[in-house]
Amino acid sequence: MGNRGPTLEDVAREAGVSRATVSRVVNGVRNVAPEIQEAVRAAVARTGYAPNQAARSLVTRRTGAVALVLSATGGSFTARLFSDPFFGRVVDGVLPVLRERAVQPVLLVAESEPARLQLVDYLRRGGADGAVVVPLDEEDPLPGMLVAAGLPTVLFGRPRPGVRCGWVDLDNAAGARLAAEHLWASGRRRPATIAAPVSAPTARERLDGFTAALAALGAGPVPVERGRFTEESGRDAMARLLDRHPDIDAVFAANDLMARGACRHLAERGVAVPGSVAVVGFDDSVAARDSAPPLTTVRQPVEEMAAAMTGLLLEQLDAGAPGTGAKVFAPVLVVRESA
Amino acid sequence: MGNRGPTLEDVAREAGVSRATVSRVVNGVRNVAPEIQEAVRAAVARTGYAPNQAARSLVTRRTGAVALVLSATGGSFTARLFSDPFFGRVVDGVLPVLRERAVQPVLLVAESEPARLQLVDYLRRGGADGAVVVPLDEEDPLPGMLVAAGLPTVLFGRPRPGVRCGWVDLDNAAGARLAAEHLWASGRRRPATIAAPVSAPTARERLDGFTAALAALGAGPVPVERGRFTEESGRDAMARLLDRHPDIDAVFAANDLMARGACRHLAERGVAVPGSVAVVGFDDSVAARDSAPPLTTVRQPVEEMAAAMTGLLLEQLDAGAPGTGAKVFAPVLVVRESA
DNA sequence: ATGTTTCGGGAGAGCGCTCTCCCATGTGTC
DNA sequence: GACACATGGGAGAGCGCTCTCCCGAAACAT
Repeated sequence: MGNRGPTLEDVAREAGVSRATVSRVVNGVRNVAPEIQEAVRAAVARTGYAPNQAARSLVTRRTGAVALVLSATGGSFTARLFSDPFFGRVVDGVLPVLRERAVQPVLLVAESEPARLQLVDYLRRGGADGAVVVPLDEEDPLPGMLVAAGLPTVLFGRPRPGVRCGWVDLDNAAGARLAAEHLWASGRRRPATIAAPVSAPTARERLDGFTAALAALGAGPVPVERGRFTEESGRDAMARLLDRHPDIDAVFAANDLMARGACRHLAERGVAVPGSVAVVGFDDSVAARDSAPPLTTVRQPVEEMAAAMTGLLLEQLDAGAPGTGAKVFAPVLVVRESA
Repeated sequence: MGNRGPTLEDVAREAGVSRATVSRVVNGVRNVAPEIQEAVRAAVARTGYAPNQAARSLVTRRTGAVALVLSATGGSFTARLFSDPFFGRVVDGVLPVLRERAVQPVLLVAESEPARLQLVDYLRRGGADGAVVVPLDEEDPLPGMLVAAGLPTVLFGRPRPGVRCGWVDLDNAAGARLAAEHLWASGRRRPATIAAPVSAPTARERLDGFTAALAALGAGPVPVERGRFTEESGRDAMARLLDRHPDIDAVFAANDLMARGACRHLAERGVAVPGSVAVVGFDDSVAARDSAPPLTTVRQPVEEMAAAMTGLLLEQLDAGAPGTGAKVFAPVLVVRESA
């Protein structure tokens, strides 16, 4: 706006000192006599001075803001964004870390391709010093775009191959092991699994982790069917599983939605859950709690991961260059009624 | 970051023209020969130039960004923020308007008092050109702070007295009238209402609108009990209502939560809804759809209001000064099962 | 052929700030 | 008393951009 407020010059005149001195007082004070500091502070208050961030950024090359980017390639994004508590948990993890460092958190949503371009442009121009990115789809091009633009970036989840940036992720294999051990401990000896497309690294880890853990426990070969992370595909996979292996007594699905689909199919077939077949999901999404029965599932420590992600970004900013630091987190088993 | 990319100067050298010409091409082109434009564009592409927003803002006094501020004074804010679809609807209304004008939307959350101060500071320094604010509490001090800082501001909901800024709001009286007429039309002749604290202007409008509409229809005096917008208080108010006026056949609550509380109490007392007593809520929040039975309620055209709010802000920005334009919207009755 | 307008493009002055010099004082040492 | 040496604070050079001038050349009118 044209609201040209008072400038350093004005405050300096008011306080009877030089511009440089006011600047020293306003920022980290270095070698300024206490009485002068007082005079300057008084002048600042009197004039209602607020530093011009543009001018400051021009010389410091810093904005003092960090972007929290929520990106998705699918449609009706905001509806999902503001109904899945997952994002709230991310925000809850990110905010305190930023606040503590007096860095302004700025939420950016990229709900479409044009939005994504505009967003990258904004950040390239210097809209924020770095970005903490939560991509909702594995194929989201945004992380790659940001990294290519030279922006310090940290992802929630592993980056696609070729994209060099920081990230945090869940130890998916460990999560699958938790599920396997829980099922085994509760006496299930013929478990199967509903995996997801091989293209998703996350899904492969969960599958491999599950079979490896069961092998270690002494189980035989584990029947596997693939879904596409949707409830419908989980339902279909369950049907195939049951047709081919009528004796299975447990199912581990690579996400909650598919687990829910599996439950639905089991209910349709009149198979008791967890009586005859136990079901374990993954993610602890809303779907898990709302299912019938409520799903036993593997939960990510989202707040912790988000906080760590933010920490990694701040490290990059302190270092003055994009980095590739990463952290892997341990999952937690949430036992509800389905297993 | 220290990523000092190419500057106008570099591009100018590359293209064999002056800084000014490159600037002309990069921004709205004015009087530049087509072949030179082409040369400049090629140079931009070759160098990977991105304008430095700080430098640009320093002279234009514009950032090209608008803040969408979500503010609340209560605790556990983000949990609420990311589970109530209301905010998703606001965002859905705001984004398209901003995108169309190539203005970068920036979401800011103010979940605590320190956060609020930091946010105002950020905006005063020139973090964005203006703010579209969604205060969740009537007593939220943030709008006042922003207006006092001279920032172009538009509120969702009427500002508190003394705060001069733009706003959009729902015609609450009209909404209450919709409820009254619906109840009357369905044969209810002894309606009561659960109002909210007199301090909330919104609530007063709903109460007055309801009683006025009923008076116009020829109804007798309307029993009134007050709640505090919570489910529990709605339940208690319903209990008092029923104790004092056992013959009532309809209840209009000033929000969905209280309506739900009322339903719960009616169920506890074994009173059929809507059989014996019809219940109408207000807001069409999640609570309305999830209630048993699903609530008939008065809905705000949130997306439309958010879009209008954004339009008002852009008008202020075009005018170059904060303004006080406002718009009032007509509510919509959503008939479900409770009335 | 000269004067007048139009149009394209360059020069250069800032925007408000930070930060590196550098100078003017004090303070300590022999 | 002469020297070194902290220490506080001012001067001024940019940071990268926009935008107002201004000038040269081409197009038109006289």
